[in-house]
Amino acid sequence: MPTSTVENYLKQILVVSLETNCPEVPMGKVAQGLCVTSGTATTMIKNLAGNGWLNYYPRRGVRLTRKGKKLAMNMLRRHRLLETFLVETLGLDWSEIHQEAEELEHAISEKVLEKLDEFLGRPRQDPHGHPIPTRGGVIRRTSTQSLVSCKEGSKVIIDSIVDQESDFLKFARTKQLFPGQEVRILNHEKQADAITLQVGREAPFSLGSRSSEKILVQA
Amino acid sequence: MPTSTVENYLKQILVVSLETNCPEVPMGKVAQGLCVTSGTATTMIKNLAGNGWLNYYPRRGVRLTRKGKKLAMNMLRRHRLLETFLVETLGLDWSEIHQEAEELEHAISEKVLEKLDEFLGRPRQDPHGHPIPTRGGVIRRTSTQSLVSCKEGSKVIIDSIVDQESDFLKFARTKQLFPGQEVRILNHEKQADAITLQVGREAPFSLGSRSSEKILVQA
DNA sequence: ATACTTAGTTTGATTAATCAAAGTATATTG
DNA sequence: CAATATACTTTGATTAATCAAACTAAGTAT
Repeated sequence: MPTSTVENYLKQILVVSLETNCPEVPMGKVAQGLCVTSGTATTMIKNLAGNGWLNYYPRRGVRLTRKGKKLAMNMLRRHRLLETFLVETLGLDWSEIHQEAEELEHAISEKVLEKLDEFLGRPRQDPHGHPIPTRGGVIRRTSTQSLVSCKEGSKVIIDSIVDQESDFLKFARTKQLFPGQEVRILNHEKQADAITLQVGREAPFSLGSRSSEKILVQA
Repeated sequence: MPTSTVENYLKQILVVSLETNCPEVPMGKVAQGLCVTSGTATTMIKNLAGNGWLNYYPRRGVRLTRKGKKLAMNMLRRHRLLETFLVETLGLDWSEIHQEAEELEHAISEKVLEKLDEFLGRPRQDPHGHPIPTRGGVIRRTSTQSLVSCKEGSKVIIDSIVDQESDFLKFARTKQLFPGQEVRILNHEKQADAITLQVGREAPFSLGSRSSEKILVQA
């Protein structure tokens, strides 16, 4: 049985590789994402490589093996199903569910997970709009276009919010930025590093590129 | 923050002290209940005593402090609420919920627990018939009378089943022995170490004292 | 190219939890 | 009461995960 530390490392690597659309993940991203020192990450990664969870290319990065990817996908499934349960069933706010799911995902058994999936009606995506991997480890390809790349005057639908930070999510909610919402881009001046948008008939407001990168959209 | 090992030790001590109706618990029960060697238990207990969770009386046993009892009660609350959730909401069989709850109880936060309690309608007892401690750590006094002490010809109501072993619980269910059931004692020969009983209009059957001790009842 | 910066690796130490095996009280029993 | 058995404690070792700090390789800039 992999420990929950192993599960965390593998999930982190998978998430980064999905986000960057590149299977090879640099050590820095691993250490940073898990809030450990780089030395700790190196030691642990060598260990994981020794157990066949991933391939390690010193000073270049890591890449999950098939076995590692399978486990990581399963962790992502757990995480996202739990987040869905916390919001849909127990009524928690989407800004506080990440940490909760982070703990529960290691404790829930496969059996309970399947019952939960059934109970929730086999949802396709979590409250942030992220796709939930199937039991077989298949995941819907997520949008690669963010608000940053939208042209002035266009109308898009929010696909997902790529940030788990409570503060950002609270802000997003007050501005009604959540999956499914239609957004109109009023202004996009590249040089100003700002994009002005409007949701429904609410007052327009602006986002810097740091923030708009986190809002994935579809035309 | 106490580790989940600390939580387990304290909960185990509380459960034994409730079962035996005696606040002092011998080391043997601790080691046995947690499936560790006696040496491990001694080391750990000294540690817990050093942190004020309990008082340790070498070669006599341990007794929870107020602080230790508070945490232990909270763990029991978590465990029993989770067991209730697993049976009532997700439809798992009561014979398989103990191990599941054993893992989840360490991962669930206070906030999620309260939401869960609310969602379940603030249940008073779990599927085994055990009382669920309140948020304040108050627990209903449980029956002290088991089937062993019942007179021939009497009729009793099952209060709870004091065993978490999957096999015994499966057996109990096939015989319809669960909380709330009315049972008639047809025969009770002390010397024979057996008690014959009937549930409803089902065929009568016998239990040895080992088993009947596990069935707590009320007149 | 030489110096500097950044990313990554090594080394040595620490903490929590555990076991096996040896040792020591206490209780039981002939 | 002495011998034995039972319950408990001590000791020495192990494993997983971590850090700080020293070190090294690779890339960047003057």
